[in-house]
Amino acid sequence: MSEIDTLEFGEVVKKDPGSENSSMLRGISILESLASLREPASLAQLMQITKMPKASLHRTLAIFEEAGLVVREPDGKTYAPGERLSRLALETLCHDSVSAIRHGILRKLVTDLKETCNLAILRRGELFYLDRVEANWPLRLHLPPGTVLPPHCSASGKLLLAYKPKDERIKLVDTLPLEQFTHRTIVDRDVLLSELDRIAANGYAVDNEEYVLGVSCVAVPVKDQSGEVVAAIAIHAATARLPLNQAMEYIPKLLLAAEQISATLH
Amino acid sequence: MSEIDTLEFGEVVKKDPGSENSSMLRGISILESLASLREPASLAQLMQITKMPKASLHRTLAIFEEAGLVVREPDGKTYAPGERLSRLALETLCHDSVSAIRHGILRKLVTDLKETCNLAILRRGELFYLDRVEANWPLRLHLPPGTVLPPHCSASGKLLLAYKPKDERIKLVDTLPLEQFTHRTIVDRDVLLSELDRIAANGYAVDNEEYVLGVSCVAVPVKDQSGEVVAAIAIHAATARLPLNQAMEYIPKLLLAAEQISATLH
DNA sequence: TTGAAATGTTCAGTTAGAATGAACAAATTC
DNA sequence: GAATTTGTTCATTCTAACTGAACATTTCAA
Repeated sequence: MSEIDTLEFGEVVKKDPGSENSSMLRGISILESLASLREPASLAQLMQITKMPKASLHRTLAIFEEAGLVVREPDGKTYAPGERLSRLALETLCHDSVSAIRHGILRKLVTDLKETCNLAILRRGELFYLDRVEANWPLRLHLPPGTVLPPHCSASGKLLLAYKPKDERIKLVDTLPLEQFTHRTIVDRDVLLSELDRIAANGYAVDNEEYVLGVSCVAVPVKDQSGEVVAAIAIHAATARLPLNQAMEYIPKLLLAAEQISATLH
Repeated sequence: MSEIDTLEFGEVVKKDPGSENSSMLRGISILESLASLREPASLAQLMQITKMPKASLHRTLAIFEEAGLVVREPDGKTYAPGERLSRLALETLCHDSVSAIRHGILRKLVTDLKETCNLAILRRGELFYLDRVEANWPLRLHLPPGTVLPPHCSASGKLLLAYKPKDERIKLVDTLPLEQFTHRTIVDRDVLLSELDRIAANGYAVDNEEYVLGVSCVAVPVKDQSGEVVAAIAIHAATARLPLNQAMEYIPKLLLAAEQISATLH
């Protein structure tokens, strides 16, 4: 069957490993530098922070100034965020209704369970953290929203894989490097596949110190209105404080929160 | 003389009449469109708003998504502002030169009223303090800019909730833990909702020792150019020094300051 | 189920606009 | 007033953005 051959060699391409290059992103990073400094910045300062050549910076700032995104201070030399940027800022913060509600649901869950919870999706074969609410324990795993993790070593990742149609699931798994993080990480393709079968049957997934020793995790599916699994809610904690079997008692509450989040997905 | 002649005919130069062309500005305008909508936007919607060709939009959004500036909803189709944009937004609003004007307005208010005043917005369903000017009383509540508080126990928080559209307001309230801080804290969902109705009708909100015993607070709305409530100004003081009924006499002055801050958003 | 319409994704040839070294100008310091 | 630092302009090169059009996918009605 030629299709299979073709698939086998279907390049994973992955053309841009770390391509942080793009005029737009450079522009944004200038704005970020400007904002992160709390006071107006000179060209020279910006050169240091952004590592961009003087001329490029100068031109870009001129465009931004023309557009009202940045203003020059009366001294004519230092730049600060302009009115247009601050309006964008305000609107961004004020119009977060959907994410606010989801965040609230997570927050409520965390208030109830006293452990960190998060919401993640599968994006291009990686686990992507959409949102996260931390519990007030001193020992924390630092995984802010936007973080990506390999799916094979996290409860959410395995869960989301498990709910893919079988053929797609197998293809996905076969593209995963299955890197070993702890002695418990599943690094064998077939072991992982049968774990996924089990997860799909149970309706929840567990990470038993497979990514970080001492941290375990339980995840449940979030479905959209058509019933398809599109995201995962997970709770995680130091195993010493919250043993896995105890964490699993929280599953009903996790499912309830998942239900509520489903309702936010139109 | 010849120089003058030359100048006289020196073309009005103005090389770029309406040149809003620059990849960077286009990129920014996509972000602006995203932020101005209050719900995640589809490609088609963004095409309408930005008038950009589909392919360009698509590519740009892909770059932004990769960079964390925008995220796709779990549906995989609609886009929303991402974590990185939200951070840029916060830092922009906290930048000295952006906050300078409104800080001045607050300062004048404090000089006039002799009580601490602050400016806050709702972010992710939590009350976020943007700015604050302290009055010179020894007894102070320590709430520096950047602090977040639960909205249900503060005048500003309740006010901002009250001005949300009713359905969203209800959903938000339902995610709030409604933690009890004093015996006056509103911990009942329905009581809170009717309080919010009352606030929306009155145009101001009151915190009658609901967060800290002995401290009360009055808040009024700050509107943006489109008339939408985006922030709140509040005054607060020890009840012993400034009884609530007396604090409420300051409302006209608070409203005046709110008006002035609104004007800076136009 | 099928076909039509709408929406999302990819491709590739073209070109506009970005990058930047280097010269120039202005300000600041000594 | 020379030296140094900082800001501005220019001209060349070439990259990365643009976009029409093909392709893929989803949605919906019949």
